[in-house]
Amino acid sequence: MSYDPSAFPPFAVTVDLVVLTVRRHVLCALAVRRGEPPFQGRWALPGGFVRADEDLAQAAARELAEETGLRVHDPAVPAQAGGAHLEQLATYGDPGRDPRMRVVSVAHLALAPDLPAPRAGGDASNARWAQVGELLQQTDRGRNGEPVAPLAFDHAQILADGVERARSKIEYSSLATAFCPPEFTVGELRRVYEAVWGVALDPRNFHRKVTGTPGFLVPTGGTTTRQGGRPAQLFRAGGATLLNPPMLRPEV
Amino acid sequence: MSYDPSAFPPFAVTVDLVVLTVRRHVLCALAVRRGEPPFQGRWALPGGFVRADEDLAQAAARELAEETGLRVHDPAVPAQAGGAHLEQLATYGDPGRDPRMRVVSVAHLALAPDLPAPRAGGDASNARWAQVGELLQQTDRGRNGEPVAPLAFDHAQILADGVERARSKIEYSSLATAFCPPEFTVGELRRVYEAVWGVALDPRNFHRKVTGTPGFLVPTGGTTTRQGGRPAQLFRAGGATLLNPPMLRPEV
DNA sequence: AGTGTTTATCGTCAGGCAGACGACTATGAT
DNA sequence: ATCATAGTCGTCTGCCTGACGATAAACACT
Repeated sequence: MSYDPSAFPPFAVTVDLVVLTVRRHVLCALAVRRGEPPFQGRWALPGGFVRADEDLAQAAARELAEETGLRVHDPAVPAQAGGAHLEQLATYGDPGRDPRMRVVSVAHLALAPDLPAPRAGGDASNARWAQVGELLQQTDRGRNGEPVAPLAFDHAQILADGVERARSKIEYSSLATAFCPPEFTVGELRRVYEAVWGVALDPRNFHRKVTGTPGFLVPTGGTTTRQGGRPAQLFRAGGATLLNPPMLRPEV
Repeated sequence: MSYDPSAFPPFAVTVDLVVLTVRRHVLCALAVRRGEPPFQGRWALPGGFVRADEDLAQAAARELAEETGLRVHDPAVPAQAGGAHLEQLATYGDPGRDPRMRVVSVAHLALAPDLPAPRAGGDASNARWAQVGELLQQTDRGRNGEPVAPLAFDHAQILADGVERARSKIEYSSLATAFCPPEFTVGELRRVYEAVWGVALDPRNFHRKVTGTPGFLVPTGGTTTRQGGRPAQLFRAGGATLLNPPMLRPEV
């Protein structure tokens, strides 16, 4: 209960980012290659120290901009063009999660449309969009023969938590539109759900659901044929943020 | 990106607890009186520093035991008698949220049955169960006349976030049973929902819903009449943790 | 003992929504 | 012209919810 400044152990506080996007119908996460030990040469989630005068959300937004050039979507401005969604995910503070010192990491979840090419401080070869399935597969083996995820530190756990958050949150919110460009078709939105959930959805029932939910989608009047086939209506994200009743995720 | 130990600003890391229970059909939270500045004499959420060798969840469980004597429910043991539910809520790290130094607080949410009497390190007069509605009412006035919640620091925000988490989570999980003693009736469980949501639920539809969801409730064979009226069956919490389809929270 | 009150539990019925799927439309490719 | 692709509109059936009637089993009175 005491705040005696001499009585608390000092911690380093970082923000780590789970940046998700959908590329070629597959859910992908931003990974950066570590340039120094520990885990040198291994892939990790982007992140960095929180500065002394900085809010946690500010630090996350700054790191996101540094790594991707993405601006964060202002929650007060719905359907803002090109912005990413950013929210706090969870905090990881195991002693020993970083072998050098006590680091508490406040993980954030960012959802972005496909547009941007990755850049890690100008060095693109050290950043990439990796398929989430690959990053979470436990293919490597540790020195004791135990399966080891290809991500450094506890970042596989953080990524898994972020993916699970995204999967559950698009059920009951309009968050899936954060994966889409400012204007998109119902089919494009459906393919976002299919990529994030890893299932196939019935196009007719999906269309009925999203167009029948007031405030979810706003037609822009335009059409596009960029997916081939019959031209589709273009929509913007509407003001509604909560989906009630929710979109049901199929079993298994 | 660098972890040079001389290059990061030191933070104090604390855990704060939103401990909720239902007393006399009202949602209550544990509050402790501050014994020192700042906010001396004001009510605050219980909490304390994370120790150097301690996990965040361990620190939260330790603080919970110190303040209430409650043991934490092991998630691997469903329907454990008398244990509290504990989960991480969110992390609050505004510079300036503590006027003396940079403190990052990892808030946790605990749900407990009514049984325990509060105790703050043995001094019961400095801890109490306060109605959530009172704690969140903005009754006081600051020196500029602006409304001020009766809780110190940003604890009103933390409490509001914790209550909202509890309200939404009992919709789609069996978490409401964490507010109940090991054996409880359908009516007692219904009064938990009514207290947390602040609404009245139809006893017949509620009964149909909870008894018709497989794995949610397990009859113990006993009955009780402690609520008056016709004797009610006693149940334990079943193994199911997810409620599908969810319990619907009435509008408004 | 009877009557009223309280709480628990079972049933019924109508409306809404989701899953399954048929049918039709509008484009580009061969 | 024909096919493949994708979008859009309808229909039907089954499940679940909300509203609410009815019955059951206790206690508190008189």
